[in-house]
Amino acid sequence: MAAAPDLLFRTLADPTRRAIFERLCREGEQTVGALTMRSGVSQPAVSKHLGALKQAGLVRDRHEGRQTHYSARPGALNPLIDWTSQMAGFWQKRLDALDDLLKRMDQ
Amino acid sequence: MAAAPDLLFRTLADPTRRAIFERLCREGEQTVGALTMRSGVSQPAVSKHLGALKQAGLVRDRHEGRQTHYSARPGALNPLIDWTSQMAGFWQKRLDALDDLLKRMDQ
DNA sequence: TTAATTCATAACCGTTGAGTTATGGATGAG
DNA sequence: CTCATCCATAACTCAACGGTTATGAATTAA
Repeated sequence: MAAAPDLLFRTLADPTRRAIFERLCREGEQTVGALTMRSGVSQPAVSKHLGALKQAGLVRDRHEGRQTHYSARPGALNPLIDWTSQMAGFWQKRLDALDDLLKRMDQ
Repeated sequence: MAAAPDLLFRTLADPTRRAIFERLCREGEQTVGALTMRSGVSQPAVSKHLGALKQAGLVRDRHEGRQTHYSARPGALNPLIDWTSQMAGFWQKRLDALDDLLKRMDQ
């Protein structure tokens, strides 16, 4: 089994964490403090979520003085896109096979 | 926040469950017994996973005698595709805005 | 230097969830 | 009818995880 989709799915499964990632995608780079503001959870919780996102390769961090700026890395979503395409592909393949069979029976 | 991606991410986050879904995509309809065979877990565990997949709309079941056949419903992956596209879209949008800004500064 | 701010880590707690065994209902076989 | 098979549900256990408060390291301000 592919390891990349696994970590991505696990990381994005949590709503709070996914919301943080979404904000970074929508609005670009943010400090931990800014993210904590409207996250609904405490600052340590946000830091832990950011750590998880970073480990999954979904965000990068940039230190500037005593602030840490986080930004999304959308390229990290590629394994997810690949996985879904593959699943859809399998489906289509089997549909085509069925189509072939029906056509052959039709003759 | 959209509720559809949430359930999908949560449901697909578990490796065992995702493996079952993958098998159904690859090989088409399967009985619970057949799925249990190579799943590595007990039959009740498989039944629970199938229940979760069904509740997420990822599979459908068809009763035939004392067997239950499950099959994947790849259309259920659409919200996931939409979500990833949206995230990538936000990213692209901000890139474009930056591009515009640079072009205007260039004059 | 002292005080305040920003973030990360540690330690802990409660909940969630994936796994198990046990069991029962429904269907098919003999 | 009786027995075996297939699946789902119940009840339980245990680990993982998301949240909290407490604390400390690093940086900026006074």
